[in-house]
Parts: sequence; C-alpha cells; structure tokens
Amino acid sequence: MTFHAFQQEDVKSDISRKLPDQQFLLFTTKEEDLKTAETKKLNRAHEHEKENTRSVCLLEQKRKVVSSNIDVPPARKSLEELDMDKVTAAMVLTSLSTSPLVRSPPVRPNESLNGSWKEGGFVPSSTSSSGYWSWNAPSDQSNPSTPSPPLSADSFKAFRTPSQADDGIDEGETSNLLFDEPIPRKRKNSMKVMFKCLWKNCGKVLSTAAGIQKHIRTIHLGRVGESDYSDGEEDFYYTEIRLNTDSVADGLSSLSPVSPSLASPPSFPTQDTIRPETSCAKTETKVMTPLSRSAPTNLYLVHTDHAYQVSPTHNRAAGSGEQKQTHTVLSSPPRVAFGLRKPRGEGKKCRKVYGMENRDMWCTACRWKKACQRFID
DNA sequence: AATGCCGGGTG
DNA sequence: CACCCGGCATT
Repeated sequence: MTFHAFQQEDVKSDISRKLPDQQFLLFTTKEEDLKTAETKKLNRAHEHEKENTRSVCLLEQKRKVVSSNIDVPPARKSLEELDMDKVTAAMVLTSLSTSPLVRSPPVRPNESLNGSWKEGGFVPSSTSSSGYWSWNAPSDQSNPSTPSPPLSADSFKAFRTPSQADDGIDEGETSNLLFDEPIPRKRKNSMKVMFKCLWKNCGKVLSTAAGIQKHIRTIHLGRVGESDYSDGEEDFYYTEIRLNTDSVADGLSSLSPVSPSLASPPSFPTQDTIRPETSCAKTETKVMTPLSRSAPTNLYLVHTDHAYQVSPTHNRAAGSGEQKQTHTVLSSPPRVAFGLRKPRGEGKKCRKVYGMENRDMWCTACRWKKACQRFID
C-alpha cells in the first residue's frame, strides 16, 4: 500500500493534482479507482474538446440535413425504416447530449441502419455508474432519448414520426406540420395533440409543431435570423404527445411530475431564453453551443431550473421573443412550488471519483462543498 | 446512509 | 477573496 503515504495530510497534494494522468494512476490502487482514472481522462479530454463543440455540432446538423433530404417523403418510409430512424435520431441526440467526446466515430445517420451503430463510439457502462449511456438497453419500445418512466407509453406516442400513428389523419400532414399548420382539427375524438420540447431541461409544450420548431430553432439551436427556415433539425428535438382530453390530468401529471402547469407556457414566457447556466446563453465565451450538451435527454427537471433563473425581464422580446405564440390549454399559472434547488448535476463528482481518502485531488469546488467544477454535467 | 452543494459563515 | 462547514435535498 504504497500510496497510503500520499494520503496523509502532510504530503500536501499539490503534487498529485498537477500530475498527469499517468502518474495519477500511481496513486490510485483500488481497481475502482483505476476505472475512475479512465473516466477522468475522458473528462479531461472532454474539457479540452469543448472548444470544438460548436463545429462538431454544425457537422452533426449538416449530416442530418443531408440525410433528411435524401429520405424524401418522410411519411412514406417503411415501418422498419421509421424505427431505425428513431433509433438513429436517438443516437444522435444521445451522443450530442452526453458529450462531444462521444462523437469520435460520428454516428452516421444513414449507415447506422445496418447495425453498425452499436460500435458507434458509445463508451458503454464503464463510465457511468448511473447508466445514462444505456437507454438502448432492453428497456422499452420506441422511447429512445428519454429514459423517462413518467411518460406513459400511449402518451408518448411518437418520437417525431407521426405518420406511423394509428389514426390515419396524419398521413401526408407531417410535412405540413413543419410549416405553420396550427393543427386545429387535429384533435380527433378526444385527442389533443401537443408537442413537447425534448431539449434537456426544457420541457416546453406547445400545441403546434411549427411553434415547437420555432421554439427549438430560436431558443436551442440559436437560429435567430433565419426565422422561417427549417432544415428539419428541430424535428429531432420534440415529440408529439397525444393527450386524451378526458384524461388530461393524467397525461399532464405524467408529463411533469413537478408541476401540472407544464402545459401552460403562457405565463412562462421565454423561460428558455433565460436559462443561462447550462447551454445556450452562456455569456460571451462560448455562446452558441447548443448541441454540445443539452440535447434532449430527460424530460423532467423542466421547471426547477427555470424557476431558478426566471428573471423579471422575461417577457420582453429578447431577440427571439415571439415564441409565445401558441400557449394553449390549461391556463393555470406555473406558480406552483418551484423547485428550490437547482437539480443536482448528473455525472461524476470528485468525491465519488477520488474518494474521501483522496480529498486533496478534488477540485476546489468540491473541497469547499460547492458544485463540482471538474465534472460539470 | 452517503452524496452533492447552497447558504452562510470565518480569517 | 480563499476556505470551511451546517444543514438540507437527492440519490
């Protein structure tokens, strides 16, 4: 146990902190630590690559544009293709959401069809104790990017593949939806169709596809100028939800365990614009890196975060202030108990990684019991 | 029970 | 400021 020597208080850790990873290994003997050392490396790399994130994102976007141009009539795909598309989309989303690191062998939307996607560079379990890589595990059907249990299978009808839905009404309409089709008659029987933004930590629900797309485009993709231009990118980031109007309550509660107010964006104006912490609006430095981290992953947390940052300036047009167009249904203000805390960042933390013993290897924040800065989620 | 980390100290 | 920690939320 040579390394015990290093754990003593007297051998202050500056050394160890400055050591490159290789040597870091010397200090960690437990097998678990070895594992985490790997992780650490990854994270390091991650940090270094953040810079490139933007371009990577663009790349990904382009790919998708291309592919979507090729499969011309989206509504004409075979079921199988559709499924694969879902998977593919999910893959992309997942890869985007987790980290740019993952992109290494980029997920190529088209080629992924023949099964090669498995080795698409998804570092499997090794890194995650919590298992956020593993949505594709034999969990459940077509619910790729969202590990979210609360969405009941039927409310989560389609992951941007409305045409496969049961009632034929969508058939050629999908494409219309892309452009300002307010879906008034869309509610057949007691069905209400809503569109939910899948962007991480966003949960915006709008009643029109156009609305949600515009939302995604302006808020998450940061395409401000090109107001109406759509390359289909947004399609990947929202989902269509069918709500049985007679069980609306149910549907809603399953949508947002946090607050039933989800479906009433009106009083939650440009919430997303203001959400600085994580992605888009991150001051100056790395302004537009929307895809870098926050592609849709989980559906909840939605409000807590905003609640935190909602500022009095919300309602005025902050460049993209027009997205309050479609607020629908339910007019209860989202006043309901805001989460008091920011949701805890997922991902490893120094404490977990290095362990109590190696406290001096922690990032300062961790040592001060602040939010970890090394493994920022 | 262990972790993560906010809020609020202290020097 | 850097540093620490009580205490609560989350896991």
